Amino acid sequence: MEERKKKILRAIVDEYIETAEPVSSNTIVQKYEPNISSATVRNDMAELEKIGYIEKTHTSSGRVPSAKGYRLYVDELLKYDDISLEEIKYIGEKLETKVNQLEELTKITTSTISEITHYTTVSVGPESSKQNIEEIKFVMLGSRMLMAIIVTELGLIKETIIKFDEDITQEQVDTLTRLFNNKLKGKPIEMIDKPLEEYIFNELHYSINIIKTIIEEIRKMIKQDERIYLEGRNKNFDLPEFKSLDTARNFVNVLDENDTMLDILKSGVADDIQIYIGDENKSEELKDFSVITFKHSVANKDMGTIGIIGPKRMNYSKVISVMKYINKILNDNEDNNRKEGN
Amino acid sequence: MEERKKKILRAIVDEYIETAEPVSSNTIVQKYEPNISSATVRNDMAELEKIGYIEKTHTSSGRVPSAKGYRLYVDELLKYDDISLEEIKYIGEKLETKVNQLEELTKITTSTISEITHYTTVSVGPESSKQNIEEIKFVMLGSRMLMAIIVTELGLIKETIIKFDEDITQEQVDTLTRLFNNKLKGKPIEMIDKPLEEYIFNELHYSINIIKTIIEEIRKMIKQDERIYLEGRNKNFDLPEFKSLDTARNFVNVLDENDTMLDILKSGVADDIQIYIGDENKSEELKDFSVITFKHSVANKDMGTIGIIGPKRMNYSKVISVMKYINKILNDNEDNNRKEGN
DNA sequence: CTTAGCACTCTTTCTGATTGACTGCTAATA
DNA sequence: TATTAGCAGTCAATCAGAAAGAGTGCTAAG
Repeated sequence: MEERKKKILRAIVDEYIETAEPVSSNTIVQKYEPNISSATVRNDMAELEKIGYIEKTHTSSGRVPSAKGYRLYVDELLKYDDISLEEIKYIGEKLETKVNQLEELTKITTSTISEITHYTTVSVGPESSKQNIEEIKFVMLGSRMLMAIIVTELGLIKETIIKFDEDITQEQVDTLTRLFNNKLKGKPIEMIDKPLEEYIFNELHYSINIIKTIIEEIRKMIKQDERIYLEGRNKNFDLPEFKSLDTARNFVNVLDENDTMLDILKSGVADDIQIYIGDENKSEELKDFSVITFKHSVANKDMGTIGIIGPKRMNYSKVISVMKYINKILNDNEDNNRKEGN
Repeated sequence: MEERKKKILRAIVDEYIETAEPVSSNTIVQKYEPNISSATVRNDMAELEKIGYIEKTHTSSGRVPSAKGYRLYVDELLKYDDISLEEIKYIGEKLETKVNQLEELTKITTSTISEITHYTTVSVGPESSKQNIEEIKFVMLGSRMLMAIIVTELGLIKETIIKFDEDITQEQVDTLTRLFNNKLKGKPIEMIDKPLEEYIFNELHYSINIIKTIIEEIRKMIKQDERIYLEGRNKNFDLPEFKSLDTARNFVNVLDENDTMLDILKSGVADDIQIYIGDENKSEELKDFSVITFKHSVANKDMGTIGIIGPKRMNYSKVISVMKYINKILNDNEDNNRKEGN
């Protein structure tokens, strides 16, 4: 495509991202290309429309980027350095805080991104079931209750409370702890399963119910950790596309559908930014929105996925810049931690 | 007030709750009082308006209840038996599930109420800081990390992870466990405080930092447990008052303000249903809504507070009936548990 | 290939007229 | 004295038509 057409397309997308109004040939001349006439712009726009990069809302309206136009824009026309010094400083301060738990870090990262980009941000932590177990502890909290604590090699800590219908003894608990650790050390959490149940029962001789309950509850815990963090739910309400109550309701609804959100977040590829524009989203309900996901990892370890949801005309440049920068900071922090010998 | 006027006021509120449209004298005659003429109703309505129970939206419109009208309605005109057999059955099934943690019960109760009433429902669990400690456990999860577990007399279990900048030994942990338990058994969690820090440091001789960190992290955990459960956020979107985008946005905003919500939930009185209609709410943002809160307790123990948020014309009768019934069920379940010797 | 100029299209906004749902009031009635 | 029928008056909601304005597409000239 000729350079000038590219520039015009880019101007249209930039302008539309800013104003949410169809862009006219005159606007382009005044704000972006003062050295050519509006008629020339019109001619180019007619061609850009013919090949499907822009659209009209009605016969005599200005142009609006099409999904294909946004696609070209993010693929070829965009620079990812749209982040200010203040923002860099702010991110640094936020992520500096020392946190005891991975989950807390996920939470802070989520809210930081939402604050800077002004878009709704969702995230899930790393998938615990794939992580390798470093140690399992059982702590008695009463004659019929214990807490199971799993520490993974990545430093993730999961715990759950287990209640029984019969009494258990400290001796039994010690035996269980030994057996579980023997079998599971270095293995992924998802190994805690039916076969394990049989193995443990064969080694011991007391109540199968206790063993069953323990494994059941741990499995329940794994399921549960698909917790979604959500920040800035109301941010989008200020955008003009939310004038339509249908859009607003649709948006609130889709955010509340845990499964849809999980689906989006989980489909990412490690260390890669994915952009879904409008119809490119799997979910029908998201056809009027764009979603950017980033499955980030630190030192080659999965750290969960972050997703940003905004209108199709979202500020891709800013969002992607912020994501890249945050990933860098997280990796730097991790490196420093390691050097300190932690 | 004459009986007929009361009946008319009640009819106006009932009708308005159902339709969200100003109620005309004709409607009253047709649906509620077939034996009097619309002119008579108009005369009564004029008087009800004069004393402030109903209002007009414009000169020739039907009438709408005023805040004062709703107040009289809930205080004097309402019967609380608005719950069907199906609903009773549904509630029974939902609350029957055995749960390991109090928090899970709060969650289930919240979602059940929201499903039956079709209003947005929020809740907080019991205030853990007031609860008495039955036992504290410290579990080592590494040379610089341990988990603190607090079991309260009410059966609430809180745990947190604590990281240190220096190594600790199992022996130190055992000593700490002994000291903490000696000092705190039977005392409320909020006793974990500065003076305790000094006491423990005087008994031991090693790093004040370890002790400081432990107490700090436990205090952080207590703060954190002011977690709000929210269900049915989008339920209200189907109501006609949400046609106005401002109302909708306002609603989403206020729900996301943790402090406002906590404030509302905490201001309740034990075992009492509180109704805040429109302006009666402390928060300006809630002036177009009504909030009903219920701080429920089981066997005299605080079990947290539930709040329901809806339009001013919310179905008070249904909501209050459901709340009362759920409280009854929870108490019955607790009684049964005690009889079983748990 | 670019540009000026103009006709044409479509949205937006405003106006005025019409309809219909109410009320309040008056005068008649039980 | 309390109720009611009847009617005039008020206001919101809806619709059609007019006018304005923002754009485009096309033609013809540079």
